[in-house]
Amino acid sequence: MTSQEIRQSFLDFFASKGHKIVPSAPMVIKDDPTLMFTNAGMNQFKNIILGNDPVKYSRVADSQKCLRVSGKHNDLEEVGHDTYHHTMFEMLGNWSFGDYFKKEAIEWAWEYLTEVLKLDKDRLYVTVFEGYAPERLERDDEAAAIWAQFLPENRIINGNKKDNFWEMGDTGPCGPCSEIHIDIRGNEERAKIDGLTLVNGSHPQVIEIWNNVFMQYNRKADGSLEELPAKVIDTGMGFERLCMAIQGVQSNYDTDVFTPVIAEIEKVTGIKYNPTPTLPDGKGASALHSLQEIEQNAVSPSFGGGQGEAIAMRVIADHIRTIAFSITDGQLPSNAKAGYVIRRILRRAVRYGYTFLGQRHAFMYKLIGVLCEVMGKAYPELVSQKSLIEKVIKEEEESFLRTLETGIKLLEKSLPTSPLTPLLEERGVLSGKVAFTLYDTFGFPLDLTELILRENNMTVDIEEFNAEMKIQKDRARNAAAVETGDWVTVREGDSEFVGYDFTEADAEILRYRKVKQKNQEYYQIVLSKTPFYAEMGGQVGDCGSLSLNPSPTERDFEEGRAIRIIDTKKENNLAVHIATKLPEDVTETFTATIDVERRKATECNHSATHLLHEALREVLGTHVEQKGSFVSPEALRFDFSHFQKMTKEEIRAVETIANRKIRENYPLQEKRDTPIAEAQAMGAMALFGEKYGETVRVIQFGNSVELCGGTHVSATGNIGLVRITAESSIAAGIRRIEAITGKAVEDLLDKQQDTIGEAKELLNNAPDVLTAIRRLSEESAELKKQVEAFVHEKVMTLRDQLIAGAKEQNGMKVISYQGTLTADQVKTLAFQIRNMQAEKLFFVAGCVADGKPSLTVLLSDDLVAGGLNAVNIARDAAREIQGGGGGQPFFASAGGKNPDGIQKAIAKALEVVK
RNA sequence: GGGGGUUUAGCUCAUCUGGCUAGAGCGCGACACUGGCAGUGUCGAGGUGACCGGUUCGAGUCCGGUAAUCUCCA
Repeated sequence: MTSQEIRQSFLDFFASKGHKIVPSAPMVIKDDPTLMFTNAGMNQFKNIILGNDPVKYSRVADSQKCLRVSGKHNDLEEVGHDTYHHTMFEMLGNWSFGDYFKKEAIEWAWEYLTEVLKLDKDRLYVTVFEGYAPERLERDDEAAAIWAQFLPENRIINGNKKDNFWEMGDTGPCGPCSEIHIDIRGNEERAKIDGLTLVNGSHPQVIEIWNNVFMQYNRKADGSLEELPAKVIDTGMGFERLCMAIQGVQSNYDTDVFTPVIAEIEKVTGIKYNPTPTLPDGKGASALHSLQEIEQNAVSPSFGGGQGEAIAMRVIADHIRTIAFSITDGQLPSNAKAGYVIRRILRRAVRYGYTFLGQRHAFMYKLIGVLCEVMGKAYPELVSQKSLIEKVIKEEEESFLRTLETGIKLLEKSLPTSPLTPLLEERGVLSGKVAFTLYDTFGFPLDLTELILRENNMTVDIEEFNAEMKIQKDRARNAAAVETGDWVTVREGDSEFVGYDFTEADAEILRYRKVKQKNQEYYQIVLSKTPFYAEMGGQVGDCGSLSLNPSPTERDFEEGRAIRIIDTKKENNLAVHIATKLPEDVTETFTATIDVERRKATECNHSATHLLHEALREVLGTHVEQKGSFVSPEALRFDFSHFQKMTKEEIRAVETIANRKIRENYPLQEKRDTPIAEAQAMGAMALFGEKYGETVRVIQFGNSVELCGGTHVSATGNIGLVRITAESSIAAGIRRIEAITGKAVEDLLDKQQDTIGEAKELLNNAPDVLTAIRRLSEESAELKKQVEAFVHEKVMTLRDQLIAGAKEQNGMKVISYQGTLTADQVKTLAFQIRNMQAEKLFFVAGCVADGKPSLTVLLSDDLVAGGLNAVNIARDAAREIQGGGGGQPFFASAGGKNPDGIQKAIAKALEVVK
């Protein structure tokens, strides 16, 4: 069976058991603070499991794209070193929400594996939860009994809490689980070692393929468990591993999911993929873990057939999928959060290519073509965004290669190979602090530092490095610590959003909880009915108040009859109102009112975003697709795919079109609960990387049709005017425009008008302001030059006069000057004199500029050699002007507060030569 | 969200603890040598030292703030 057929057979099987087949959710998660990426098939059903969303279908199955690269599930460092871990993988899963439970789940799993896929029953093992005494949890005998119908007792293995008790997080639904493992070793090896002893033993050919989770408890913040009212079945089967088992190969990378990609890597690098090289000491490749071990064991240092190459190729084949799919899901590599995780994955791949495949130039982008051939059919978005993906990856690769280059330079500078270092052992060890700085500040990976050091017969102080890393981690952890209390339920019920139609509503508090973050403390409140729009789709959340009176006074706020809502956020699809305190009596009925001005300004910006989007496509072409947006009351930001800087003319054209549409005053046509197919037939632009329900909300202004959950003006005329204020690049192939609307444009125009008006006035109402300014600026430059020349000439004349008038005293040429030159001019004068008179020169000058006295002393080098010191002379003399100073032995200056003492000061300085 | 770094000529970067009016290489311009190109030499132009404020006799250098950007941690 091909991988394509296997995927389909799973979906067909569960469809035949009454399951609704749903599409994969995007990998990048946007409204859950606890999770950046989809890391399990259940993520998209989290809200149903938590009870925030109603159950639409009680039986569901799908194939879900998942990413495991951060947080609790982090397989990143394993990927490539073995044959079965991945950063991105597909998870086949079936669910029951309060419908069937353990019996059907287990029976169907067995039926699918043994009857549909016809896997060898003798090769299957299952695990069940053994119980956990401290929490008084008993062994899952129920599951074991059902399994016993199919397998002999000795192949039903007890598993501990770590392996067989599944929890979503510190709190929330959880329960025992039961895993199915398969032994795909050859018969000969199976005869030698019983597969039973290898289960859960990290053997590459005795692996878990399917986990069945039986969610039956809810864990509360105090750690206690309570029984869930509606029990849930949540299963996940690793698609790539399943393909390996069925296609009879020994590695995920030998399945048709990966072979074409690996073949392309061979072509690009000119190196053959050899998954099982023979090591000099006969050790298996899988025994090696760190880059260091691999490097040391490399069969040939010149890329001749070491297992490092095979690992590198697997790393690259795996990571390229992750990066490409993240980009189609709208997550570009960046320097923070989810984008940073993607960047790190890309860099890991580049690093392996650099070290083991000798790739010194960008090469990964060349693999996108073949990836499109392999997966483009199941995921068409990959093909439609091909050139963007390539461009982004190439740019990232090149930027990282530059980082590596500077890192290598820096490292070479800090090598303690200097013969001056007294101890030999100190010369051989690079301080962990230096290695950490390279890593932390310049992004230079530790293993590359080690590699380069090894070439110089040196090592790194790893303990010191780790200590520095720990400090860094602790700091971040403390800063990010959030304490979340349990929800306090005031009354049962569902929350209803009425903000599309109303700006205020009568509301009761359903539940609330306290959240502590650093020194801040605030409350999250869920209301029965709310006009507050919760931050989503780039539109900021509403502010407002919750009050007993419809129009609360300041006293109401002070005395707890009203509270301010400072923000509204969406958490797990639930609108959460944020307030710094709770109302006095939480059981009352309140009037929930939003800040209408703020909302209206936001709506102008949001609707304008749609008009700009349409105008951009008209002006630049239909390759323009939304890549992100941010809408606040003050301004809007819109990111879109486009490959070059927009010209002034293009920006103006976009504004012109958008403003025309504003004047044409298209009314808002809003269609809620439109089936997605119908919306697409209307020409609505759906975005990849967005999760849409089966019915969507369509927002239409004239020809602009978008799927959108945000709030909008009732007709485009309300926007008033839109003006683009900035255009910039945010990543390869992605540009950003920023714009303002309505009153903000008016304010801007007023300001500009005033500025021009004032400028005109200053120019005596010159008819052509620009010409006047240009001429003025030219004149000013010319005058500046002239003044400089003039001053210079004056200084020269002064120089000549002073030299001519120099007095011979004690064998020195003594020159003194008193005047009104500025500090800079005196300095020039002094150095000019020195240029003419380099010997036996004693120069002292006292000036008063801007009412401040200053003193300058300059001595020729021979006098300095003879024991005179300008600093001392200047300091002594400066007492007369109540000041102090300093400089160097041959040139010193001083300043003070008493201009009247300047003459005395000069005299004082001259005493030295007497 | 929290740390660290960077920002100096068109580009890449120097300028040790504040002090001889900011330098180099590449690039650019002119001229010279050469039959042409390549090349070599000489001379030259080019800088609000990111921005704002402070300390100081004196700040690119020290302190505070802002911005952009890189990087690590979460």
